[in-house]
Amino acid sequence: MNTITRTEQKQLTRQKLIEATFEVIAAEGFSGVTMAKVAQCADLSRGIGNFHFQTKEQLLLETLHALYREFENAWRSAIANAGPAPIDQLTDLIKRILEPPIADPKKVAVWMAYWGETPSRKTYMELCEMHDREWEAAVEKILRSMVSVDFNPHGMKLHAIAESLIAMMDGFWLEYLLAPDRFKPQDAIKACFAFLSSFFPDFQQSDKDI
Amino acid sequence: MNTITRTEQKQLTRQKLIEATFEVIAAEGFSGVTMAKVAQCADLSRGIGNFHFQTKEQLLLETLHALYREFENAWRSAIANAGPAPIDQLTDLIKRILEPPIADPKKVAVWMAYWGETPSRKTYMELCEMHDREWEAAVEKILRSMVSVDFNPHGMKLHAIAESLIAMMDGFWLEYLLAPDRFKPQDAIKACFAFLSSFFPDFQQSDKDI
Amino acid sequence: MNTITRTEQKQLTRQKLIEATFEVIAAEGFSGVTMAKVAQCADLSRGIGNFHFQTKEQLLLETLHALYREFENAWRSAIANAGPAPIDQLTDLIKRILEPPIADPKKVAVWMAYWGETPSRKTYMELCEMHDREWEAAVEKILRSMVSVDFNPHGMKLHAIAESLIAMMDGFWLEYLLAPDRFKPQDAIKACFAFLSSFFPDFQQSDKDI
Amino acid sequence: MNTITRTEQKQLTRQKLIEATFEVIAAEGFSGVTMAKVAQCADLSRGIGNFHFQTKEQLLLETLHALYREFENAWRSAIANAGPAPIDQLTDLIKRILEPPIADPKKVAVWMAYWGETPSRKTYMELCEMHDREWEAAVEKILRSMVSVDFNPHGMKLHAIAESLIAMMDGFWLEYLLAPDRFKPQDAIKACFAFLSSFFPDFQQSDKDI
DNA sequence: GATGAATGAGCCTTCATTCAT
DNA sequence: GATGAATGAAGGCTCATTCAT
Repeated sequence: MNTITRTEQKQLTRQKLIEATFEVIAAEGFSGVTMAKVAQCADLSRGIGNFHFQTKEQLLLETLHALYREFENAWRSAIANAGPAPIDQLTDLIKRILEPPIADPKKVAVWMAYWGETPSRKTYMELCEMHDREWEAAVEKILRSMVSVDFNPHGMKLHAIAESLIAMMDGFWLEYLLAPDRFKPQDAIKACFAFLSSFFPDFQQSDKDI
Repeated sequence: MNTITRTEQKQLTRQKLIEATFEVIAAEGFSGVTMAKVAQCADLSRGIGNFHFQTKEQLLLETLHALYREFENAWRSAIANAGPAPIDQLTDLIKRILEPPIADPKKVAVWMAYWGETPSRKTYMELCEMHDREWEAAVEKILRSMVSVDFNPHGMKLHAIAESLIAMMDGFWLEYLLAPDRFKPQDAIKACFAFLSSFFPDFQQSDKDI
Repeated sequence: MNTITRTEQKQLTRQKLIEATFEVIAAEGFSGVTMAKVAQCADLSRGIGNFHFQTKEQLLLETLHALYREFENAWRSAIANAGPAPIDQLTDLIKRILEPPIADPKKVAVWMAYWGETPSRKTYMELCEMHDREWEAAVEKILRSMVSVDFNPHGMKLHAIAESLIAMMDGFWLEYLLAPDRFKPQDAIKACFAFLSSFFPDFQQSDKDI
Repeated sequence: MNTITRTEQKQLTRQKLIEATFEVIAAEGFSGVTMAKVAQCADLSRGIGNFHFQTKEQLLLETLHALYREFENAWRSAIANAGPAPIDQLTDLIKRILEPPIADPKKVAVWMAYWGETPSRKTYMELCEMHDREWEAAVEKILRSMVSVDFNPHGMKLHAIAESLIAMMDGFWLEYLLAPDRFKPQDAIKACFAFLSSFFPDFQQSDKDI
């Protein structure tokens, strides 16, 4: 019991530091992150960050891990809770990705901050690729269950359609970030449906549901 | 004559520094930029960056300016050279944005690097918004010339469609960055056309042209 | 009985810490000593060093004490066990100092580490002077018993001869440290005898004994 | 001319930093060395040390280099200036090593500080071995020129005698450091001569000269 | 105009020390 | 007594910026 409390406390502190890192990135950008600021934001002392994560880089990496984990949980649960119909799964997935709390200004800002550093950091790149693969596979799997084998409208393979849908959602996040006042989740969702409707006629009808 | 040479020399050095900044960002990310690296990359002396741009921030800002200027030139010339038909203008615009040299791994990496810092820097935000406004207006203008006034398919206004198209193209850039091997300009262009075809029937046919 | 066990336990832990300090100095030099490394080397917990010795400085000082104590025991027992003849005492003393386990690479390294810090630390200096005085007095006492009062060969007083012998032995330790492969205890001992033989003819003969 | 001045200035600053490092080691020991203290001692700004030597370790290493260089110059010039007679060369050599400015409390303290760290630092060890090899060879060469080939008194080879003489001088330095008030250069020199006199009868006479 | 040595603020990191458990 | 998480001071190092040459 004594031991458990200590271990729990440690986990709690780590969690606080990761959340503080998130907040600092959101507020000051990637280049504005300082171990001191993180500690202060977490209401802890100077050395604690290095104590728990050894290096700043490690702390940043674990924060990115946490971000991906949350994102993955979101889409997995959206699919799991949407019922068996693929069209419902896809609909719910899109909504989940493009509405709060996933599409949230702070969160998107942090995503962007990491992505901006990704091409020049191997560790980020690898993490990113790993998660993207799973994410893309999940989307493609739903699409595949909606059509016959030799489906190829607009000369695009299913794979490319999935990629494009993902690109579109990422693009809306970016828009959310760079022009938050012009961005409306409803329109973003509609646009995704419109895109899909040119491949899958069923989506024509679902437009009203939004 | 002597004076002219001096002024030209000055401009040349400034240009070299901006290009070097671009290269360093592409190679090492935004957080990897130092005045020393930029100077070295430009094959110039240490203090030269501050000499010409006063501060690092100023150099970074002017580099972003140059980036936007190039981008704007690209889409303006695409529209200008496409002929009078809106559909041709839009087609060429999309191709211009999603093909080299505009959609280039290095260039996109630099865009991302700036965007990652944008939400936390007012100057970047303002610059970004200003350019985006013009860019969005140009796209919307073309779309508007293609349809009647009360156009409202999928419950989306023309404005939102333009935004969505832009978001889509930005999303493909992002994809280009994070998964360069899976990204194919052809598919990205097709996807944009597919998206537009669900609003503008004319695009159905243009699919073959790509 | 319980109390005794506790006290013993405490002594044991202190001893382990001192030994660990010794090991860490030998392995990483004086500047490489940290409380954490010492604790880890002793297979104990982080805070234990300060718990038993209050400060790092105190732990280092007590380790030096232990080192001197061991050294003193060595030469005292060498003298005590050598029989009554001064020449035998001196012979055994020299051998004891210049052969393992006293002349041991690790041990000498630790001596050097402390000596390197000695001139800038009053506490070490005092400890060092105190022990050296006794050590020098013991050597001088043996020498004195070997000669008549007005002994003054080479213009050197007995006192200076004792000092020189000690310096010589210290010098061999140093050599052991800086050129361990070239150092041979046998030669070092012979050299000491050669030095003494130029003051005390008796040593001429003892050369063969080594 | 302009360039020369700049280069000279740079060399001067480097020199000042090395001397300051020397002073700080002498005053506060190896573990008391701080880049800030060195800079302050040299009357320069904080970052200058790293600017010229990259790392603290590098600065310490170059300081050791300078120390060895000075030492080597001392014994080489002593030999060169002593005339052709080996006994004169050896005599002058010993005097040079055991008298100021070479045998100087500060300088010896710095030597000791480095030696204390030597066993745990490969770079120091290598530097040390390299110089020692030359130093020992020079001493041995003089000794060799004083005797016939099959010289082997006290069962010691010439090589071992040279080593022993060096060990003796090192030991006196150590004594100088740990018991400066008891150390007298005159006695140290006499002791060396006494040691040598037991191998080389010629040294018997030279005792008076000191 | 250009250079690069010098400055000094600020950051990451280490580490002795404390103290709640 | 022992543990190890937490603290906070201090050090090495980087880097934007300045300025004498």
